Amino acid sequence: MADGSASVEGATTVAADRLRGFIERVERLEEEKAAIMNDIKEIFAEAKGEGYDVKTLRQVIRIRKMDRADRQEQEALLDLYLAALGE
Amino acid sequence: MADGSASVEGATTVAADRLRGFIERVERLEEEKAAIMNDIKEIFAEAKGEGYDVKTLRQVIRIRKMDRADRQEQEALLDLYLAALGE
Amino acid sequence: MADGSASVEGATTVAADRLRGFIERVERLEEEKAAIMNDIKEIFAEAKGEGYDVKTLRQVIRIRKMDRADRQEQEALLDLYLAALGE
Amino acid sequence: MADGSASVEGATTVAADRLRGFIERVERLEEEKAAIMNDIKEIFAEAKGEGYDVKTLRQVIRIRKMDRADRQEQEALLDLYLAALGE
DNA sequence: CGGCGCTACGTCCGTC
DNA sequence: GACGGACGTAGCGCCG
Repeated sequence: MADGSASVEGATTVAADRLRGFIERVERLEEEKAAIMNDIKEIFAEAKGEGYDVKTLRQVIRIRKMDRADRQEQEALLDLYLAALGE
Repeated sequence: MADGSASVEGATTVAADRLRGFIERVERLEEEKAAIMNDIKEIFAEAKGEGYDVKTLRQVIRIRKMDRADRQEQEALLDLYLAALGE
Repeated sequence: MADGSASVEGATTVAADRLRGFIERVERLEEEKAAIMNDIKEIFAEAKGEGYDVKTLRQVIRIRKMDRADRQEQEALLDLYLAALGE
Repeated sequence: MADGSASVEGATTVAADRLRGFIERVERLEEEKAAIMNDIKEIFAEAKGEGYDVKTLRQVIRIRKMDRADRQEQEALLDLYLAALGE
């Protein structure tokens, strides 16, 4: 390979390595994600141990999230209207 | 079959007919659903033809829907709290 | 306004009514759609209650749908060929 | 309150703070989770940009995960046997 | 084991 | 016309 050309096997190896790279990066991130999900579970368990109702906690969190989403939507809508008036 | 018993083939046929029934009922409903989705698309096209911005229309509808959902969630949460207090 | 022209406010009102009309028509259709989806759910629940596997039923329906789509493509292709042959 | 006892309001405040703590910890973790999910999306987008089929990549990852789970089960079983044999 | 909530997939729309 | 982004729907796993 002194001529700098890649053999077919070389190209295949490179592609395989590339593929492996993508997959392993994703798998690593999924591990992190799983760890975080586990942390969340533990917090709920802790709260439950202090007498809080987990279902209600989840609902509160969901509503706060929806409120944030609503607010963002409202702002996006406002932007749309403003843009429409500015034309 | 004067004794009223069903042959094995008969039972299989019945089951197959039942299966076919479920599937065709669902397929019929999915056709109706597709027709409705098409109607919706046409309304948006009509609105667009009159100069309305479809994206904004969709956003308005989504927000109204989220508001309704939020309200329902809020009520569900209230019920939870009331139930918690009633224990 | 004896000339029949609408005031600016009138025009705005008309536009708002028109807008409201579009939105409510869409919302009405989405309700119908939701009702149909609910009907479908109930059929699957009924089937499940008789021992059928819902996931498999869904697969069957999906496959039949794809077959139908394929068939339509075939027919479209046939039409194309026939048209190319001068009918 | 020189005696160190908490007033009813104090207790309520403490509980509210505790509640707020749980909720904010979860919300923080959910943000991290969302960030990681976004990273994963980006990797898939990158792979797609190089011609890989994302759906297939996901399948590969899922299969590897199942294999890992199987292997862990095997190891757990092995441990069980070894323990049964008195180490 | 049944329901519920979350994730992932397919589809549609706007963009370049 | 392909691309990416957003939405709605379907599948899956956890919790009760």
